[in-house]
Amino acid sequence: MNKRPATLRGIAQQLNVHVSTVSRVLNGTLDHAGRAASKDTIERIRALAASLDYQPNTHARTLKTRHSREIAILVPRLSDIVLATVYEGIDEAASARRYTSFVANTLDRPERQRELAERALARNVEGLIISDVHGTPEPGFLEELAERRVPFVLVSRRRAPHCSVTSDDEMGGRLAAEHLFAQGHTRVAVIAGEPHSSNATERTASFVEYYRERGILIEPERIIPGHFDTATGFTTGELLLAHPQPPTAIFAVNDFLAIGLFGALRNRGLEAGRDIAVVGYNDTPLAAHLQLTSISTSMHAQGVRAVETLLRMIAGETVQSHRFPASLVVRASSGYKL
Amino acid sequence: MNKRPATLRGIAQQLNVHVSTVSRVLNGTLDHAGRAASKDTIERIRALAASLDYQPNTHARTLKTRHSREIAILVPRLSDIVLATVYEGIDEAASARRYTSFVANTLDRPERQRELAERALARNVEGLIISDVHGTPEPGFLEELAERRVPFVLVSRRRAPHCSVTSDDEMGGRLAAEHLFAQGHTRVAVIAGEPHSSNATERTASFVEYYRERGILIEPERIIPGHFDTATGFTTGELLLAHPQPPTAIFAVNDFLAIGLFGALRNRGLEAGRDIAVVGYNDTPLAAHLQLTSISTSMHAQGVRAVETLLRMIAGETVQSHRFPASLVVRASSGYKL
DNA sequence: GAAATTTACCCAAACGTTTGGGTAGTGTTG
DNA sequence: CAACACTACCCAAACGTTTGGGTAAATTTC
Repeated sequence: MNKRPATLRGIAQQLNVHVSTVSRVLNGTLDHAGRAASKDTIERIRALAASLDYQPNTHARTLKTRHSREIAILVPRLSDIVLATVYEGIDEAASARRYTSFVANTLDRPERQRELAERALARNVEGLIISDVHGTPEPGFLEELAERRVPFVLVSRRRAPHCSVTSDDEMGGRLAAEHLFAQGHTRVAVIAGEPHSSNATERTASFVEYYRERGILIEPERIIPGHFDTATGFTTGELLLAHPQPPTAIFAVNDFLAIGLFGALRNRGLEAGRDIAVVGYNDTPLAAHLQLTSISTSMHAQGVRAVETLLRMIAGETVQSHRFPASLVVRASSGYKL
Repeated sequence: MNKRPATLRGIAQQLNVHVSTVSRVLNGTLDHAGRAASKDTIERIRALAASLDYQPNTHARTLKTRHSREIAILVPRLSDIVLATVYEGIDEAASARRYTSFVANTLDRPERQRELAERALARNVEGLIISDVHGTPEPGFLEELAERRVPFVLVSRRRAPHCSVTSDDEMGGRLAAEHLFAQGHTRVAVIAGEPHSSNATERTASFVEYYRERGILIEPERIIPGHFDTATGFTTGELLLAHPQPPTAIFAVNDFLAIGLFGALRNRGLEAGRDIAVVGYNDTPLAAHLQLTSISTSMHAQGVRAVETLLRMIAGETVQSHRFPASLVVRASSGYKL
């Protein structure tokens, strides 16, 4: 980066006009009534700016206007394909509105969440999109943010009074249950995911509830929480299958859990769809090619919507939470019928 | 965001000292010889700053110092777990050095790459980390950046004279070949990935070369390029398996391709490791649980190293490209011996 | 042709920092 | 006690914008 980039002042000097004139012209601020400059001057300014490849200095502008056009995204980890896909939606929508977004990996650790959020706020971001929401009952960081009137919207997971954009996880859990129940499965198990994550608990709860309504109680030892990764899917699978009366169907609240479970099945010479029914969640691209029945959540759309909502919130409008409907995608893995 | 945050000036006024004094004290700029302020004043300033939770305004600072402590990352897409993992390393390293990083998805499209890079540069980022490098022969954007003396380092893929941090893909391809050859496979195929991506072509080329050195020529119709996703793995697998003399082993230059291939195998009632040998690439977490033999590339470490290299480059040091060695992780999928 | 309005600008302060250069007062040296 | 060096500060300009408020000159209106 050798030479300094063009500035308003530079342009103004070369053209013998005042910097404020240049500013107004270039910002298209025709100032309530076209009192910016003469047609001719406007032309000259525009031409010079273009030829110099003038780019306004974001920092100077932010300093002055107190609008950074930046938003920050807090995510447990980006190597989770679900959040990465949500983030793609966010990035796309933000960038289309000429906002810059930055992500921070919080690793789902509250103290990192706080630290990274503060760092972002110190940068004057206009708002936050937060996906690493924890389901603890006592008030925490989110409540503090709300109190400080920092605009934020939750995505993927939700938490009581705060604005969120999610997929309807209750619906998703119900769809999974409905599907398995319809095939005659009554001895079912759930790989239930992170207990602090609303999406996992809602999926699990509504699945369990569906069965309960039909008089079938899923025993607690068949509902096993854990992380959202393949390793957990594997070990949990091992555990469930070791039961003297193993389940005939398993609902994994996340595709990665299901994939780990596939490993455990293989170890026992079992195959999903032939010897046991398996339903995953999120319908990631992998699911299709592993023949995994899954629940489709609009990940990309959630991201887009979260940005739209946040920007409206920043603009001072009142906004509401949104839940995208979930839908069932049936594939071979749940083909096994009783 | 109700009230304005604390500023240097505010602190200075409350304490009846000059703003420059506060600045020096808070920056620890003991200014060559401790001529900042008296012990007592220093204490008072520090205390007030802490109690007001003073955070320096990044934009003002950047404006003045012309150092933004920001870097931008250009990535084809973040929902690719490989790049997402590299990015985790980047984020971690950058954040540890108090740099802010932001990612942009270029979707592997050159015009987006250019646009997003320019946008980042307009924000005064100090450097770029670029992973969506294209292998076209004619000079392009990278050469232009180099000419403009913008500091940047490539990651994951490389391109001739530019500084890059990669995994040794030639080594990886060789390891895969060595492994399959040792088990007696001579009729082998390659799912070769993106032709414009150096990592794919290098993996493929050195694999082919290993066989060639041993007198075995892999026919062109058994080396099939494509994208890096499961869908491509699936269709390519279908194609390869439909051959009258299907290969006894397949090297997929990416785990996702291998997973797609698994789908094609299943469709034919085949199983990797029993009826055909399969080797993937990158050793993503999925590989372990799908029993997929793969080549481990230090994705996270690449990210970290890329940041270190970039920052040294920014500091004006001369830096060199780095290749991390690849290593073979043997699992069941390649167990099938001739 | 005087008054009112519009046009095409300019002026200056401000946003929150950083930094090279003072300077008054105190302490030390010879 | 003059010369000198510290100490502990202050001063002011600058970074590149934005924006509320001018004001001469040109044009329109009556």
